Amino acid sequence: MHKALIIFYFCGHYKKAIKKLIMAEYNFREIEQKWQHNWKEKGTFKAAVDQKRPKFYSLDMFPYPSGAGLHVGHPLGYIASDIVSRFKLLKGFNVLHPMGYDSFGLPAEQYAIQTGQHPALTTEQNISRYTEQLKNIGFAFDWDREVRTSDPAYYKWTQWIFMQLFSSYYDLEADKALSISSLVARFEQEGNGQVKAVCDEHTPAFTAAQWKAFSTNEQQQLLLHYRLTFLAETTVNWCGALGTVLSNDEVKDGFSERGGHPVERKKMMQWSMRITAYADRLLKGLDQLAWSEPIKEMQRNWIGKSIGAEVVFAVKGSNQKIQVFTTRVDTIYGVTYLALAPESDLATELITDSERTTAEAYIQQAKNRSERDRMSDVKTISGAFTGSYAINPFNGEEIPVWIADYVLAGYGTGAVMAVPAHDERDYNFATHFGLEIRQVIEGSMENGSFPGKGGIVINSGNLTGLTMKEAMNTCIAFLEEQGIGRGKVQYRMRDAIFTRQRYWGEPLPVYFKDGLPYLIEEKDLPLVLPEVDKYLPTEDGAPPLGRAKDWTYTTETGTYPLELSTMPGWAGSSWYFFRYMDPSNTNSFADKDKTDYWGAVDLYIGGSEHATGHLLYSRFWTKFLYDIGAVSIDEPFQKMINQGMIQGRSNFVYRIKGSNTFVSLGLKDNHDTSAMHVDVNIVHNDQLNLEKFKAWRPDLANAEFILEDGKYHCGAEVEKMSKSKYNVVNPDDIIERYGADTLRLYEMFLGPLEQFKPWNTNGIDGVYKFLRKLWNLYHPQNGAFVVSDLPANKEELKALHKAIKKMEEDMANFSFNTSVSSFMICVNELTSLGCNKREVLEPLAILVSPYAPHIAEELWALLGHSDSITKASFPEFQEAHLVESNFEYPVMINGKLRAKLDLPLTLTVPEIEKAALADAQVQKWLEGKAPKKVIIVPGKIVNLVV
RNA sequence: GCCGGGAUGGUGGAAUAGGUAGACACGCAAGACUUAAAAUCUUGUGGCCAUCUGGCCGUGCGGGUUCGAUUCCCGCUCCUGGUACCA
Repeated sequence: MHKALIIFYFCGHYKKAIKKLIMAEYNFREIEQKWQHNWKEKGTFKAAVDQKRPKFYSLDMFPYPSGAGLHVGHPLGYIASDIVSRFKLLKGFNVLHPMGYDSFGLPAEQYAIQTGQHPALTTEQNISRYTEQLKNIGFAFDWDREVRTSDPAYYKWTQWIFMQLFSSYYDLEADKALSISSLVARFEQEGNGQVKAVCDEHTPAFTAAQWKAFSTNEQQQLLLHYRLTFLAETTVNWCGALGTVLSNDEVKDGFSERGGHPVERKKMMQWSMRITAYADRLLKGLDQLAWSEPIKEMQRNWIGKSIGAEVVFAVKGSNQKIQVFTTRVDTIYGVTYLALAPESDLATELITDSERTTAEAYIQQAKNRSERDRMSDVKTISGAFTGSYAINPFNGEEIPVWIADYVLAGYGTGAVMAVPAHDERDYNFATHFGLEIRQVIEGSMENGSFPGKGGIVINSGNLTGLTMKEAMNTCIAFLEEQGIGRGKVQYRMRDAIFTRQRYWGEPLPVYFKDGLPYLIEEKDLPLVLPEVDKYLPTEDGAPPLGRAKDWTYTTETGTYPLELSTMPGWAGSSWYFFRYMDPSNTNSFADKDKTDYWGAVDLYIGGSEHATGHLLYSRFWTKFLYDIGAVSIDEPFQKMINQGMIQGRSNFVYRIKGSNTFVSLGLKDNHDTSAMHVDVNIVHNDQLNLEKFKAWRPDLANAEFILEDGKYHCGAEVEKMSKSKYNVVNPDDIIERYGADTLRLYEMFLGPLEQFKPWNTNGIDGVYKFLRKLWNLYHPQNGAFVVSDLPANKEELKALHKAIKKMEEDMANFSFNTSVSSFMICVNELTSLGCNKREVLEPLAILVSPYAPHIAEELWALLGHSDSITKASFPEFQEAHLVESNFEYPVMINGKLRAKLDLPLTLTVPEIEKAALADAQVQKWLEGKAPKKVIIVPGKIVNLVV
């Protein structure tokens, strides 16, 4: 080509020559721009309700628009969902495939604190960058449906949902959320004695008369015990450096997930969401979801349901009672001590004078140890005796009460009945302090404690001889009869804290009157985030909204202060999938007709790191919206795929210490070198581009090299993608060099979607070559487009239909990488067959269009179609083209492949056997002996045993 | 500790209702074209042995079931994700 170019250049015809070359070659730049423009102009991916077609809702977890821009890992999931969406379009589905931004969040606010720039501004800039990057990849998104959680038109409805939660309580009889007004009506009728509702632990009982006699303030105070979102004093994770409260899943090992600042436990007045009311439904709902088992398991563990019993122990010589939760009430006769959490008030109260010095010192020591220390130091056993004794209600025995830091204040009742014989921790504790170990389940104690869940109860009064289940039922019946306990279900999951002391979030639609919270009126939504002079807490420690002027709300009775905290990051993302269905509605969060039509998300793709946060909160809000009749589904995401993270692959160069000379990887051990990260963008196939390296930094301009075979080989390591490791790869660079279609194909070709894998561009040339081969199939003669209308022959149709079959199977399994190979095989075969028949090339273009949409559209247009290829139908697979008449049987003798035999598939087993035994190779191996055993699987294998 | 997922050539990976291990691609090597390089094309490429026909070994390690095991079972090792004293 280049030679031709040079000749034309000298002839003065170079302009014409260049034009001809461009026409002839696969020019991805021109093609991709053309079609991206065309899709936008024609609104190709605009979705609308259409009752005549089946719907398919394909959703990606929307990104937080960070300042670093989109890196090569982001599009992985988007490409996969885009392929599925385009495939479903070809299959005749009405596809909803939207994209938007989770645009409230900490980084923009931290940046605002540092620079004084309004977070809205930086967020806007970041979104523009993301949008541009995404558009360059050619996704089939309906951009008209874009949502942004920080847009007042959007968060108006986040606030609205909050108001519905505030106005609801969870009724256990109806097993759903009901309105607070219906609860008030019941209180007026009969008090709360008969009301079975999810409420705070210490909710007092009252009669209808008492209720009516309460002041408004008292009534409001009581209702907070029932509301699904409520204000209460809670122990929270307080991060001083960030100046805010964090949820459990935002804290990692005692440090904030974002920023890595230390986090402490602190009691504060906070808004919470009563997600525990939905614990059981969240658990049960998992069964019907097509999610990966590990993710479901993570949610189950997070919810942490334990079925057991609550037992009340009296304290000897005192009115105090100790309440414990146990899952093994059947082992009650094996209890030899009780253990209390050091934080519990009861522990302090039960200390007797004789033990005061040691016990109080222990409590102090336990409190001083950070949560982190206590967690990491599992091996050390510590505790202190209170001096008090409790009475076992089953046998009246006196048992010592201890304080132990293995008991957590935050779970159950903060008190444990210890059964050393059948619980490992209790066993270790009892052994350490010389406490009694009493076996009550049949079995051997040789290896220490054992749970003995299948064994028979022994040494246990009237429980002796029963199974675990029988004993438990007997115990619970006794406890309930005596009024000293009951069967109880305990959850590990806590209510979710719903406030952050930050600026860049949704304001809560709440004002305070006499210190009690009230909702603002619906007509005043959205409550727009006010302007502030600084994004920092006020002088007296109030959240940034405390700086706003006139942050008040006026009603008929007066003007009141508004809530200063804002909602957490997960608020806006807990319902965005509904907003996409009707993004510009101003009368409701989404029209019911539309949410009914689009229903649940049919395919949700995103990272597994959201397993216990976003995915749980979204399910919770969806169930709530279902309860109040706002939507008709109670599970938002039917099918979910978790794509693996793309890790960075760093490259290294080796500098001889104290010099500016760099040694190639294979020779570095001959010198005293130190490794240095080098920008992966100036390395190709692990070979360093020396010129670019010299230009990379001023101090490297004079760098010298010791090469291997004239090349500099770099070292490599897999690490997280990060700026400081110079291993961040932007999709932009790849698109610039190879085009979006190559990027899309390559990200899929890299390996299974769900697998974690390092990014490398080592194989990218292969898929780029594939696209050029594909293009050349349609341009066989000197780059001119030529397609024949002659009928395709058998081989050509076989090559095509193999690919059709494979793609359909792969689509069902989300195995995108193997589809790319099957396209390669198909194109390779058609190339060697010299096929340019329309009958084959038309379906082929459709086949690859979900993966490489730009080139496919261009070929489709060249084939003479005026409509987008997305309006075409997926080619129908015909088995007939794959039917073979012969099969090459592998003949194995004693399990080893010894010969191959090409035989008609119509042969029967005896015929195959006859043919196999007649074969010269086979006879050589049989050495004249008759086989002992003959195994023949028609169409598969022949195996002879000698 | 507990609960998941995984380990296949120089590299990414393919093949599991048990049936020819290494598809497809990268890399590498040789050749063609070129003054040359790049690009392109052709051929070869798991390891060891052999002059060839070919043989032996081989899917993390050790056993087992089977005519036949990457696939199933038992026991380990290592990597990785989640979770963490949950009573």
